[in-house]
Amino acid sequence: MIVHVALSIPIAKTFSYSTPEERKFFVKPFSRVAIPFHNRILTGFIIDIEEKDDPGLKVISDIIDIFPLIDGKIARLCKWASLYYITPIGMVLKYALPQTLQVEKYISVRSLSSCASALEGVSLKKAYKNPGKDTIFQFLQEGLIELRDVFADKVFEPYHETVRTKEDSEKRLYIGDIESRLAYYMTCISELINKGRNVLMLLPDYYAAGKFYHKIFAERFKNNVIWYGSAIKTKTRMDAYFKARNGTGFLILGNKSCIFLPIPDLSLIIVERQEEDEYRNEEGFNFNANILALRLAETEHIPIIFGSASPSMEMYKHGEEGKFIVVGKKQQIDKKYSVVLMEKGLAAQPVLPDKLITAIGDAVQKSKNIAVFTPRRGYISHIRCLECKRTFLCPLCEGVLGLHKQENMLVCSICNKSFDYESKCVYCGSNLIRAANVGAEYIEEKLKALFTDSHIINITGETIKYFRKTISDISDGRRLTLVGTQSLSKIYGMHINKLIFVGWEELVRMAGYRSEEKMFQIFMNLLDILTPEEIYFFMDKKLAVNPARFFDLERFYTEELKKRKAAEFPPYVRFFLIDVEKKGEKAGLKILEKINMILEQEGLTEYLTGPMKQKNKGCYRWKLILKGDEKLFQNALLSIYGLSGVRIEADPMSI
DNA sequence: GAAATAGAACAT
DNA sequence: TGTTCTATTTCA
Repeated sequence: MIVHVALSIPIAKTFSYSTPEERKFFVKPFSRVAIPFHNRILTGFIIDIEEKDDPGLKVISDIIDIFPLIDGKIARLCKWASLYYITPIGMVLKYALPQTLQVEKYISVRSLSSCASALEGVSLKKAYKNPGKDTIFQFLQEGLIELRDVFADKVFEPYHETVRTKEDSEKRLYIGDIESRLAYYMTCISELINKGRNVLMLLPDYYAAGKFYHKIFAERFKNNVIWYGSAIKTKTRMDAYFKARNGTGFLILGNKSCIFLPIPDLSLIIVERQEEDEYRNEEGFNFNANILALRLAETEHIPIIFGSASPSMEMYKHGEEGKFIVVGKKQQIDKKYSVVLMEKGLAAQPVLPDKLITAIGDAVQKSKNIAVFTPRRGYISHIRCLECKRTFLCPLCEGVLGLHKQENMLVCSICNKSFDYESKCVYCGSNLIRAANVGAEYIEEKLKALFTDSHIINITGETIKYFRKTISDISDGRRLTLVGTQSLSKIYGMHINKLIFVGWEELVRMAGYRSEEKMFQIFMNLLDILTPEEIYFFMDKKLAVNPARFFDLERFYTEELKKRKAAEFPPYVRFFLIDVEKKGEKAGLKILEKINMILEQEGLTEYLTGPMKQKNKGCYRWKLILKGDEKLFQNALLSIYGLSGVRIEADPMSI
């Protein structure tokens, strides 16, 4: 028997091996096998099986799974993701199983016949050691033992697929504020949980949104709520995995990888704030969990709800085109706000304007909660000399150097190497140097110096996990001043009196073609979660925008979509970034030549922009962009994928 | 992705 | 002609 095996290596082809006759019973599509590969043993997935024999082939080392852990619905999703994201199927499948999965540790043996009685209650892992895997496989095949999953205390067996009909499924886009969203989710979830059906809900993170929802749902549904994802211990994660696999009436919460869970009778998928970039996976293979959620819902006829105060352009477009039923109330902000124009923004001159200090001082005095939004999280991310007019660059890779406050060191933004900082120009020695691009840490420090008896707290992606602890520590009734990035909009359940935007308009420069969309989402989510009474915008005169444009959701989306359509940008077209990195220029040009040849053969050169040449880390780097449908590029990109020093990114964040 | 192998650049 | 670093090939 020949098996064709997909490996998690960047090659889009399978490798063939022969299988020993006695293991034939356990050869199933999508089971994992250990195979000899280039002097080592690798784990791969069986993709195809052939009855014939070929004595020239190497023999597999082991069959790892008793039955495949990838069921039909996940297999279909993985195959699709492999093509949509131009990633070899083996890499996708590897990601679809928990990285820490050791099934045999959590499975126990039950004896069904006297000749296997010695094995009663033994863990599968132990049984594999003694009497050995061969014997266990044989016992299983002959029905002398059965396996039980220790978490759910049920028979461990392949899942039965629930076939759903088209009529069951409905795709909904809920646009509305957090309160109404939560109420809507709650109604939909309880209806199903009470009937013993399972619900999957995707959340943008664990520490803020995750904990908020987990707490609320756990109060209502008790032990039937489980978190599956990162930030928890292996054993808890495995417990969640097996419960999801066997559960009835469960609400499973997770971030990205939960989309690959083998949940039986999955009756609803909810994605909270699907526009968040945290749904994008960047390790192993690149995907966006809400794209996969939508695909799963469509092909398996599972109802899905995308809920948000500010959906992505793509989801909104689906709503407009009738692909979704749009529910909820579209936000129309009816709030007063003040705009303060600054001669120079904080990006150019790191001086907090007087009016900002007054605005904060006033609120502090009246004992109000304040939040200050700023787009960067760090202290200083850019320093330049006023005499020789040069920016501090990394001597090794020419990346921009930023200043880290605690260690007083210059740190390269690209290679992360650090250097001593001596408060003078690294090139001409002048003392006339100026910080630019200051971030939340810098503003926090300045405010702390000004308002010594106020609680000033930094809220960024890194610090948010400690925030809950901090707020409960405060018992003297003093109010809070929060300084942070867009993570501020993750503090669900927090009420702020005064919300101040400092440098919000700089996103125009920072977020590429999505800048306006990002500005809208940050603005809308901050208002949604923090519910401020007063809003201030401190903007650089040269970059200033009129905030009124962002107050009417429908108008904003309609205009933005029109622009995107005219410019042929996502969501009307997809981008594929081809990133070539080589030590030598010659080697790089050779690769570019090859890429060009492949594209020419497929007649795709008209979709190509670039190459744009860059030099960093002492390497040469070229960026090429293909603009079009993935189906056009699949063949070409999969062969380009295999070239050395080439990385392909579907739907890159910034162009 | 990583080991094996081929190639280039430099020193002896 | 050996040594070392870099690029390329190949894996069943």
